[in-house]
Amino acid sequence: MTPKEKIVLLKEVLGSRYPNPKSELNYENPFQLLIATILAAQSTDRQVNVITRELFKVAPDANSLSRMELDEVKNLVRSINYFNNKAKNILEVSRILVNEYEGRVPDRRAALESLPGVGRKTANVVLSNAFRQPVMPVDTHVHRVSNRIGVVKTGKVEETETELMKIIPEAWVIDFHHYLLLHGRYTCKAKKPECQNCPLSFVCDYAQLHS
DNA sequence: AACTCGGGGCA
DNA sequence: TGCCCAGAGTT
Repeated sequence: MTPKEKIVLLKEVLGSRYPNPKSELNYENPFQLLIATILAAQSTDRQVNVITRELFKVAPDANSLSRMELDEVKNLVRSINYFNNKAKNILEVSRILVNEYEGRVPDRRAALESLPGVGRKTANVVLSNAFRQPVMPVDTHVHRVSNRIGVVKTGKVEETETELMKIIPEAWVIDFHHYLLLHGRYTCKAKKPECQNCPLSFVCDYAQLHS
């Protein structure tokens, strides 16, 4: 089975396993998507959802967040990983957006990655989700799952990103990010992958090797 | 390439 | 208790 054929199968199988892949982290508002994604680094979606629900009541846009005190922001995000750094980062981000981008989220990679706390993955989430640009966000889950199944054979995440974009239709990028992410988180885990519960094991290079 | 950051969920 | 996590930044 070719990588492209596996992609078609993945969409079908994981699509039914993880219905409604559009998680609560996907906000219609680009600002809220950006902030939520910064907060999400090395944290769980549930942690982030609890925090953003309260945070965006107080600060739904860049202008309102930029006027908050650091201690106030810290208190709102205190239950998340690296909350000291992240509070500082999202406050700084909001002030940069207000001062340099008229309060809006930029739609260019260089501008996004220059923001504190925004790396390549977060930038790609914003570009693909909010601005519909054809870029694939690749984190450790997407990287690991893609390689185990055998849709790519790459050593570095950057390679995975470009290789996946060659075989995934642009319109599928956002859904695939969530499919591979959720599958990596809950089934195709780094340490103890549950191949016996995996609906893809029959086409998976890793499962064939470890069964 | 290796290290730091570091709260909270879960076994 | 110990292990590990929807990355990014620094050295």
